Amino acid sequence: MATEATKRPDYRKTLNLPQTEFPMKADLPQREPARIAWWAERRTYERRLEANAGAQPWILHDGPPYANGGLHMGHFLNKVLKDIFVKVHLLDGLAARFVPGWDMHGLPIEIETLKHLGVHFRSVPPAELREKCRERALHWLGVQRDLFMRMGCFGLWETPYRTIDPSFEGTIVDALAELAQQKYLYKGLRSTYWCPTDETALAEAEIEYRDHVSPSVYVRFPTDAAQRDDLLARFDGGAEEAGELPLAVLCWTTTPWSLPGTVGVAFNPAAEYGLFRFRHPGGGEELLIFATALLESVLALVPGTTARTLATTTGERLVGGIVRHPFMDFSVRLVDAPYVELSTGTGAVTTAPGHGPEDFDTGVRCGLPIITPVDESGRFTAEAGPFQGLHVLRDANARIIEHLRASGMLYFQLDYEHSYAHCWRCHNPVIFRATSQWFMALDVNHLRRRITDQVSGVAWHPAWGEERMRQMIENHPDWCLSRQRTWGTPIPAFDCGECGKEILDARVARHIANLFREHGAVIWWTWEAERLLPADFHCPHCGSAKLTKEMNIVDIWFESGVTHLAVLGSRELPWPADVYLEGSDQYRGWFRSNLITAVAIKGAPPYREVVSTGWVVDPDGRAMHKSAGNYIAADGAMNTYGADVMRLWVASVDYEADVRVGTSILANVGEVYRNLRNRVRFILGNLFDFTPEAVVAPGALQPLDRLAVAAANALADRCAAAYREYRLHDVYLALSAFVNEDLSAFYLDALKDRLYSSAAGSPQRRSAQTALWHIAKTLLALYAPVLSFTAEEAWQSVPAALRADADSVFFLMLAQAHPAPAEAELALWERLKSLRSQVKAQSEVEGKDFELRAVVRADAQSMDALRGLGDDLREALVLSALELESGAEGVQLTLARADGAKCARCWKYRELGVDANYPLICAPCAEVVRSLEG
RNA sequence: GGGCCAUUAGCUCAGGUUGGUUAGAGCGCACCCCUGAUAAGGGUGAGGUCUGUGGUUCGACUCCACAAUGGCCCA
Repeated sequence: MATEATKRPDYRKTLNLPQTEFPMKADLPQREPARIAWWAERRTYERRLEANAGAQPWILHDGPPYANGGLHMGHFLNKVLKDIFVKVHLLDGLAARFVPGWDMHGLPIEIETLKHLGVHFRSVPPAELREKCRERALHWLGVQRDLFMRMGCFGLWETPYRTIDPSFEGTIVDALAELAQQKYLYKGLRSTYWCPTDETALAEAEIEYRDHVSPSVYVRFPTDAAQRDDLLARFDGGAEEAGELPLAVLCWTTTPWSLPGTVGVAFNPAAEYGLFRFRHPGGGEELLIFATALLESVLALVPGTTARTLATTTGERLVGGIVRHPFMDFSVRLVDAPYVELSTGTGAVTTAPGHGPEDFDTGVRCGLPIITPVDESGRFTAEAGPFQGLHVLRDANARIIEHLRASGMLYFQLDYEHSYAHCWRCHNPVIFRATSQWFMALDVNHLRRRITDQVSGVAWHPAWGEERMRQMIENHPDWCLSRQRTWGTPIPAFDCGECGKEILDARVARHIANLFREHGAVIWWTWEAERLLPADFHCPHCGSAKLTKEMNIVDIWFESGVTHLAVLGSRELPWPADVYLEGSDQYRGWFRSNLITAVAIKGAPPYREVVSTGWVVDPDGRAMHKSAGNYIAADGAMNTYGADVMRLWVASVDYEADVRVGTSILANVGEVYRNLRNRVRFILGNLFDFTPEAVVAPGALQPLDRLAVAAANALADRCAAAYREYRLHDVYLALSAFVNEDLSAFYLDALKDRLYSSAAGSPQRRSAQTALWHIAKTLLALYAPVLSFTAEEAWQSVPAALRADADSVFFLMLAQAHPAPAEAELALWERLKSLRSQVKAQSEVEGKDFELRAVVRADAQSMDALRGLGDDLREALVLSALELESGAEGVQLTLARADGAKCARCWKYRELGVDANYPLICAPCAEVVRSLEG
């Protein structure tokens, strides 16, 4: 049956409908890897760098990731943010050279390697262990580099900086030389975190706190007759009631193993202490001294115990007293310490200067002997008397408690759960030991003040970073630089065999730095001291030539702390860097270490700006942990969603605060991605027959197209400014709003009639295409830093003749040169969008778009602008007809049914059949069709 | 335990430099339209005690204090 419809000519074929190779479906996980190879083959990044070579450099100095594992979402956020800003400045025409780096020495790699080898580190020759560590670190570097490239990150991946390179090791030692020359380095006894498992001193940064159950003990520190009389005299009265009962100070500690090193008992000087006459359930009696405030809690330990307060005194008055050690053969002094709390225990705290930083400080201040009867492996030395050989974290507590109980010195014991310092790598509890270590002093040459003075000269994003950093510097103790391990860079220090003094000489250090550059730092282990030293060098203290190497390596935080010296300072990579960008944990880490070494050595900060990012957390805002099951690996996520969706996620969140990520969040971002992709797809589809020759001069553009170009330019300006100020999320919002509200819901919708139904080569269609081509370049340049894969794919789908002068999207300019968009044009654009919204809202009831005509009444102010649009006003509102009339105030819109009938080709309501050969279409369409048929 | 940061619709975020009518957008959701952007596009709508509690004020989501939850750093 032949219906009316089938008899009608199919005018669809006479329209200029969109055509493009750029697919709607992204297939990112499949397509992205090929694009990485494509960029690499064409040296896209390098060539754009070369093109920008004459321009000002813009350097984001890469904070080195640690080369010992796969990458998580935190790495993704970090490196992609860096990449986005590098690309922003690359597209902005600057020489944005990005040299990636890796932190490759250090305990974690050494431990992993040893675990891999299944041996204890003392049993492997150092040179051999170092070689294995090097292999291990290089393995992880390769894994990580491939993943960073998979993320779409641009950088000089073939020539990264590596802290294990001989040249880098030389820089580290040169930095030490410089610091030594300026007298920053000293060797001192220090209460240091010590990991008995790994047998090394640890930096603060290597400590993590975990819940730990310790035996807390209440221990009697007894007195002899003279000590007893002295202490009793420190109380007001009560002595007569004391009778002949034995007297002890009741102390509290959660580390019984520290008792052999305990040489003092600390009291809070301001607190009240009591002399208590205790009567035990068994009937025995004794005198105990401890804080009055804790009497009840002590009594509650043993039911049936009673006590009478005979007298009180202050902590201050007890200071200077002497008691006996509960089992060691020395006496113990009563001292004051402000940190003694009265919330738990007895207010009388055992003080072992060798085993805690506070105890150490108290010991130094009060002149206590500083003893450390514990060796590197955590075992008691002969100094601990009967406990020699016991391991402080294994059997020592139990044996000491047993001994206390047997000797009657133990009052009570219970388990105490608290957070306790653990080693960051082996996760075992750590102890404190007073050991001899190399330090960098922060108060020599007023360094601390000079650093804090410089902090305000840096631009911090977010702004609170400035205060955060200031505090970090102010609260930074002297920097413990030495480590007793193998996988690192040696501290070039020697000990004199004659006078026993340690020597860290700047000239020697520079000499050794040069040897390291030539032979690698391994020679510290394989060469004799004489061969390492300059030929004429003797002990500066006694003139002896008998010098031996010290076997300390430098803290890896110092190594990464001098990356600015190793990497920056050339013509292409000037010092200082423009910006550092890292997670907010780096205020205490890399931001700080670099600041300290830079101000000490160069006298200025190594960065002009610092951007800090939040933490990646799960959808509930909780920290991600492999053990918690909410961990997302970067490669897995990229293989599921594609790197570009993940990159868009980076732009979609407020990265300065903590950012959440999870499957539903990424699915959400995926929707926005499709949106951004399809807008570009539609534009490209309408450029299929556009050529450079067809470009319309700016002055010849139709009014609506001129406004669209102005709007796009305004967007480019806004986004470029936001990008340059690291306001990535503002770019995301502005781009989303523009492609949705300005383009899809307004301009592109309005343009369809002109694009589809005008003659292909007509001036009005070429005008529209010229605007679209401008918008396409604008959008793709703005997309490229974030949606690098998609922008490139889209660019390659642009007709080849159009993109002849740029074989990659990364040769575009972030914001094309253009005159500043006129306020009046932008205002008119907004006015049109608002009128179009009114039409849409009313057309719900009045009728579909082209079924309507409108009367627009405008006041004198608006009239000129609207009249200047000519027929584009009708087009912008997607109506079939429009009249413009003078009105009283503002702009008013009245809709009515359009006259005429629906043109079968362009769908506007027109007079049909003016050309008798084409009864179903309007006159302009008839003309187009006739020319196509002719 | 201390310092800093965050907390606005189911999700991601705006917002208001100096507190003032019905707190916005996108995605998702529901419904409708289109079928010449079509595994697309357009419209309409539902959805929020702006973490909580006090306080300042004529008036606070916006200022102050405290608290809760979470995060980072430190102990």
